[in-house]
Amino acid sequence: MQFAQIILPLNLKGTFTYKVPADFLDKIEVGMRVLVPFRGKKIYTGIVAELFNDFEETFVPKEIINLLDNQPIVPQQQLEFWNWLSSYYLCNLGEIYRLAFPSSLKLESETYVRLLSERTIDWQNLDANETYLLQALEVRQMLNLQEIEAFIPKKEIIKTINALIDERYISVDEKITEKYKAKEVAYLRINRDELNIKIHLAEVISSLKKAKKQQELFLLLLDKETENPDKPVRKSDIFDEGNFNQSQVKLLIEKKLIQEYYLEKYRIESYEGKIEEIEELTDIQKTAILEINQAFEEDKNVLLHGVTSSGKTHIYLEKIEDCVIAGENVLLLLPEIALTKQITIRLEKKYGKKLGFYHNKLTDFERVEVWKKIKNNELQILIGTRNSLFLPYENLGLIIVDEEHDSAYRQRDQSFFFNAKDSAMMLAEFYQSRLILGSATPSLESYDLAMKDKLRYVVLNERFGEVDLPEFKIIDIKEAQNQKKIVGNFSQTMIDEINRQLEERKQTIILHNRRGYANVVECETCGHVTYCSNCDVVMTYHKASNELKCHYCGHRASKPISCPSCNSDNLNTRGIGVEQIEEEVQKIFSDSEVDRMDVDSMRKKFAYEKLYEKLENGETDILVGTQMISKGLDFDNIELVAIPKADSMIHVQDFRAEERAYQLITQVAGRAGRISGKGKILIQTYNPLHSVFELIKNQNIKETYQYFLDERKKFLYPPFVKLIMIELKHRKEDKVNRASQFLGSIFRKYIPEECILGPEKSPIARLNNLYQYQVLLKFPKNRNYRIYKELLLKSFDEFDEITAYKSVKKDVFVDF
DNA sequence: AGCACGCCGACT
DNA sequence: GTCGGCGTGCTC
Repeated sequence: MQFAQIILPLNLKGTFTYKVPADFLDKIEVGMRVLVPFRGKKIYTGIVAELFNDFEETFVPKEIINLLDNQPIVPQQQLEFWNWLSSYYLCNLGEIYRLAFPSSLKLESETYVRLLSERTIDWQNLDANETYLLQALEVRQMLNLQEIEAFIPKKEIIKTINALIDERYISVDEKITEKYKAKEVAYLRINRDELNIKIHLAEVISSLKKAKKQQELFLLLLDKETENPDKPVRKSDIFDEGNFNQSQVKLLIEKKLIQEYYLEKYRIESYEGKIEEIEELTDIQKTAILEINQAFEEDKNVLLHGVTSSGKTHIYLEKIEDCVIAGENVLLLLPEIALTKQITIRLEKKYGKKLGFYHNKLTDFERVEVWKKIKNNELQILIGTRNSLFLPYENLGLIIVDEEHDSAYRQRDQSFFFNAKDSAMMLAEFYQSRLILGSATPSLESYDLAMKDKLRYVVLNERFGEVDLPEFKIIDIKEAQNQKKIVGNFSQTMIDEINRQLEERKQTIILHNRRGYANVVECETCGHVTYCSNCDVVMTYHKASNELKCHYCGHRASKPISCPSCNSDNLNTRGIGVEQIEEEVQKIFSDSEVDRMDVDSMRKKFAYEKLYEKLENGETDILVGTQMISKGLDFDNIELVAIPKADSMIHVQDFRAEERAYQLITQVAGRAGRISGKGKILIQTYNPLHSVFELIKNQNIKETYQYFLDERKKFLYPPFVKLIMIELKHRKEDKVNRASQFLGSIFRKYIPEECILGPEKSPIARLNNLYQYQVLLKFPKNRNYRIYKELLLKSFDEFDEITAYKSVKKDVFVDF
């Protein structure tokens, strides 16, 4: 095994070939980390992807500098998973590696400068920056670029360093620094090396008779050690008891009677409370379990379609327990970690320290710790967001994807686009483990797979405790307007119903899925509206903070007092946001406590916790909110959900809009009447006959999904075609425009016309100062897909040959 | 991706 | 005249 293919943490195609030095020949394995030089002096941590002997020397490979692991850190299954992701989502392995690893595990060399002693410095001929740098180096012989940035402007650093190198005053080098430091905790113990307790004990104690506190402390330590010889005594625990202080400890250490030592501690506090058993299942749940077991026996994965509050969690807990008993580990994926309290609490109570969390709110060091625990097989269950797909599991037996329809699984954050739900299905395959997708409102794609028995369809169609499902009522706003039975955005019917709830001391949820106070601030005189300076998007008015915000790039501006264009103060707002609904509700139900839950109101620290408590204590009468309120709010006292402007949800230019509206409404509806079964949902609309509202009202799952599937089939959307979107971005509009035209023409050379839509401007033509164009491809879902994908790759290669378009950023969204 | 090399506009 | 802009090319 003379050579190795190495994955580098760079967004570059393919892997790189390095020579394995003789010392590592018998140690190196696929999946280990290595240090390799890349491009001059720079050093990266790479992953061994492949080892082989024969190599046609078309170039001279460099040597691996060092081996960082004694055993593979990336399991074989993960490497297979990476390869699959790379070929399926058309992204580079390097991008995946970057996303998968906490950055502390990917050491990179750092450039630093060092003072050369061979020349005496001629201070007269130096400019100010050069003088600063040399002076600094006389104090601290080595400085890295960041440290230099503190006293030399960024732009001048390179110039200064180059000048000093030319003068042979300094040299530049690369150095690897260990970033991860395990947190260490201090412990105390009797110094048994120095004294033989049995012989000297009396002597020691009497020697301390003038220092009562020290004597006491020594005896306490002795007690603790005798009582529980294997339990280390934490220094902080001694202090916590309040009797002792640092100086007594110090003196005892000086007398060599006790010792202080350090142990590595995991930064993440884990549950230390009592461990509880889970409750008994209902008959319906038991049947579902049997069905799941049957499916698993047949090597089938499961779609668990459980109506809201049917107790999907119970099923999860049961299957998790089965898996743990079998000695295998479990991954529970959640769309977001923050809003899912109850399931985590229950698991914590049952599994205590065997449970781990992994999500984007952890610090990098915390991530490394979870990583290590998984690697050492110290965790039986991991609860995490999409990134936890990449942890180095060894014996994964079960993956559960909760709320599998949730769009958080298909988000595009910093890295490439991938669908965590679909990826989880592949990961399960590589690990030969089981998979359960769970939702009250499964995605159409999953439902379709279930109907074809590619996933076993298991239904829980009854609420826990045989509680009735909520009742839906559609209110025609036009009719209410005609009869003048309307106040603002609220029909009299809705107001009456909310009042009834208030009288009965029940809580009400009002859903309005649009942030801010008003969509647009418009000048009535000249029609001027304020656009974001970075994006082609109108700015939303937020009354609470009295400013305009761009919901895409986060740009903020103060609200204009008069029109910036014609100076008229005849400004008006259009498009109702959740803040305005809250204001209205406040006015109509002036005696009640109204709260709002949206991204903006939840930004403050503990805002969520505070609101949660208010709701739990029944202080909040009416909760107004965006889609956020559909998640994790399980309170017994909520009976009414009101949706005053439901139309806004279906009038979105997106083929998933109706599906999402259905899911959102059904999910919010699930908050109502969880215990009493008297849940009621009021939906106000101008289109009471719209199919989506009809379907929601009828609550016929089969009919609903059939309708959606028919629509998708009619307009050629997933799951009937493979959808791939290519987005091109550049600072200059004409450049992206030309690039996208060119890409379109290449596609048309190889791919049938009917599969190609565009190129055209993206719905948001400019985002963060980048102009965006997109091409949409609809490929058949049969065996031909492979051929089409080949043609797509060929087209990309041809496109990439044009160097002028290299600066155009190309993003590929497969199954977006 | 990042980093160096190389050719054109706004400044001492 | 230079400095620094970013277009282009390359990395085992």
